[in-house]
Amino acid sequence: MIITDWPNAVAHIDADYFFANCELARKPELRGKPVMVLGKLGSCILAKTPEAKQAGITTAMPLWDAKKACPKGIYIHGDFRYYTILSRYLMSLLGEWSPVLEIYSVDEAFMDLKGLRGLYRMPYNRIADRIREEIKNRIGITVSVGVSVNKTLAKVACELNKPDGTTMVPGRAISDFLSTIPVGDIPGIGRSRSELLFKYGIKSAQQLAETSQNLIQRWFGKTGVLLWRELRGETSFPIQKDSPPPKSIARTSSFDKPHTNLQVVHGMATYHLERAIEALYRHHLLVKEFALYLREKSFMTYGLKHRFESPTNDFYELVKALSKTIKNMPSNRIWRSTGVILSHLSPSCGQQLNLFEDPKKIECQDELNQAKLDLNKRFGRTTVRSGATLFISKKYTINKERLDLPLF
DNA sequence: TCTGGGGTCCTAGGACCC
DNA sequence: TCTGGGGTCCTAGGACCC
Repeated sequence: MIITDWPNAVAHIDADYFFANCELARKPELRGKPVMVLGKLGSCILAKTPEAKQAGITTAMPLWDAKKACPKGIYIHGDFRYYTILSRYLMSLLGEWSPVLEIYSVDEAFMDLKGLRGLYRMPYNRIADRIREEIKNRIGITVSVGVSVNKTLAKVACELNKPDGTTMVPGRAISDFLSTIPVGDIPGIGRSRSELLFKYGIKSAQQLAETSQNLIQRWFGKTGVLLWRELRGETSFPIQKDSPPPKSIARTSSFDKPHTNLQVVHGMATYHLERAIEALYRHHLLVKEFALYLREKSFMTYGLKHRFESPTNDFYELVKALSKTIKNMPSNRIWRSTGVILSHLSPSCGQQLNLFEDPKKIECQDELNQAKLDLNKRFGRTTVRSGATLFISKKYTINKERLDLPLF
């Protein structure tokens, strides 16, 4: 266990009920009301204000249950482009406070505070408060901040005074702090690990921190030991400034209701493939393995795979792979969702050509793909698109705006 | 809590080789 | 024909996160 207060200083900044908070930022008249943001097809709750939480609403609750629990609630279809813009604004403001910032998710970041006391001439807790105030004033949303000696402890601390609060856990306070935290509240300890720990009578985070390393290794392997070290005040997970390129790209969604029409499955999967290719280009990546993702009404899930001979980002090659894969689908099933997953990704610069590929042809394909993406960026995602998506007719989609498709 | 749409990492075990 | 011991690579699936 460490004995000094600030061998390192890490802040975890977490936007409170982010999507719902974004809605309050542009519709202040909704403040104080139970506001909920819904997923793509309005099927479940993605975010809720404290007032909705009080009414018994939980995240991922299906819409019909939510309406029973909170009939007078305000239900809003998620506007994810808007949330992304606010997220970028939030991160850029945080970046002004410290150059060492890790963007952890759309609504969370870690910041290295070490050395900033001298720079700003104020203690860490004051810096945290100032950050919260600035975000509230300039973006109109509230965030909570936890400050401790590493990422895990800062993250756990952040949860304690939500919303709109600062929580400090200096080195000497770690033990007392952890004795008040249930093991299940530690990031990295989910349901199954909690259950195992409970069997051994380990209920608080402090008890876990005092368990022998050998036991931790046996129960949870390498990652468990890294986490255990963080609970003891050491640093296993340094702040990572630059986010690495993705290892897989998935684009999926549920249908408005389960159905059996293969052309619609094909159309939806093609639509998602086009979205996935956009991401592939954005990250300058090539894909070696394509999977058609399918989920039955019963939640039975399939990933039908196709391997490319050499990594590609070519639209037509991917569309062909999808068409081929569709033919291997189990028949006579009722489908609930579909999409695509691109994996085994590699950087597109310095692409290795195999002996049979014509560099000129690849160059032409690339220009064509790029032109398609540029047109769609300027005039809307579906300006140039695969004919297969024509099969997603109005009959199968309830909300045109959500899909962003010109439906007929 | 009968269930969105994304992701990551680790591990066990099979295939294959010398 | 039967049998070692050691190594690597790959994949499926579990557990976890927001």
